Amino acid sequence: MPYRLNHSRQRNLILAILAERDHASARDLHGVLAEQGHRVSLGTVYRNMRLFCKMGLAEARYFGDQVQYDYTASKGRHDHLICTLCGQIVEFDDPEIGRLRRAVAETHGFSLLKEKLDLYGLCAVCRERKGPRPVRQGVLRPAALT
Amino acid sequence: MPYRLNHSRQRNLILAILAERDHASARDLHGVLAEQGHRVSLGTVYRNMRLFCKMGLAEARYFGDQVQYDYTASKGRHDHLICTLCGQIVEFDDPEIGRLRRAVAETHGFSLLKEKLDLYGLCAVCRERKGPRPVRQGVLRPAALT
DNA sequence: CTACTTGCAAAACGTTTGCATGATT
DNA sequence: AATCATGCAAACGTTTTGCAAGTAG
Repeated sequence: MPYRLNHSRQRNLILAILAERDHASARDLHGVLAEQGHRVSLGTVYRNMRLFCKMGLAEARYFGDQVQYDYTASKGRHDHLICTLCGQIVEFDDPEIGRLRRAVAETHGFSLLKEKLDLYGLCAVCRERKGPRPVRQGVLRPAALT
Repeated sequence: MPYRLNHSRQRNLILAILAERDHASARDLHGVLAEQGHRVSLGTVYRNMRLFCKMGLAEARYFGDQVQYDYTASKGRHDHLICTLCGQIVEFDDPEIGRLRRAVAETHGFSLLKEKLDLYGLCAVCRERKGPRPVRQGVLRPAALT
């Protein structure tokens, strides 16, 4: 069942925003589109993101309790450092950690398919202020970290 | 606001199962309770799990796309190796990985609050069989890994 | 007696889906 | 013309919540 992926106004818009923002939930995308005056239904956002993931353009990840799509088209594998206050996400890749992970998997007889390392904490800015300076809220439900 | 945590039939039952099973979703817990002939409402399970998490007895984690509670009362911090076919979960702790993680966080000016490393793959048994031998299904939605 | 718990059913939330319509090739 | 994409609203599964009744301390 060969599948032909067409172009479409909404599809291009979504990709453009994704490329800029790097990480975004379906709601985020839908919101940005709305702000820009583009009407794209939420369902379409979800459908397209699922397609993009299937094609390797993006990856779905659970940050806290909501799915965020990570635009991977131009990036290699990497992990995340997430500020629990402002929601900032920093990507990093430590080859040494990667090696150790593979070793652990092997030790336990697993063949690795996917790895996910998320570090949660306070970024320098938020810690400095000692108070919340939420840039983007709702990243984590209370239950997720408490 | 000091909070007094009481004993209750349902609360003890949930804890007992959790201690045995180590990892379980709210639904799992509710199901096991039902099998044992104990009527505990799903809402109560959720409410209690939230409390347990808040008290450090358990931890909520997203395995694939569903929340599983990890009973941590008697365990130190650890990571997970998850078989995407049978759902088996192996816990491990590699101090070296832990050290490197802390180093990465520091490099980026983050103060670490919580770390989460999940490795997904095929366990030895499932790989051997080269076919699914699902012990517990529905662990991952197609979208989660594809 | 007061504070904490429960069951129940309703509501909220994020995500998926069916279907008729519209766009792309 | 055939296939693919969209909007909309309904459907779904999971988690939360309001409330009245019950239980522990």
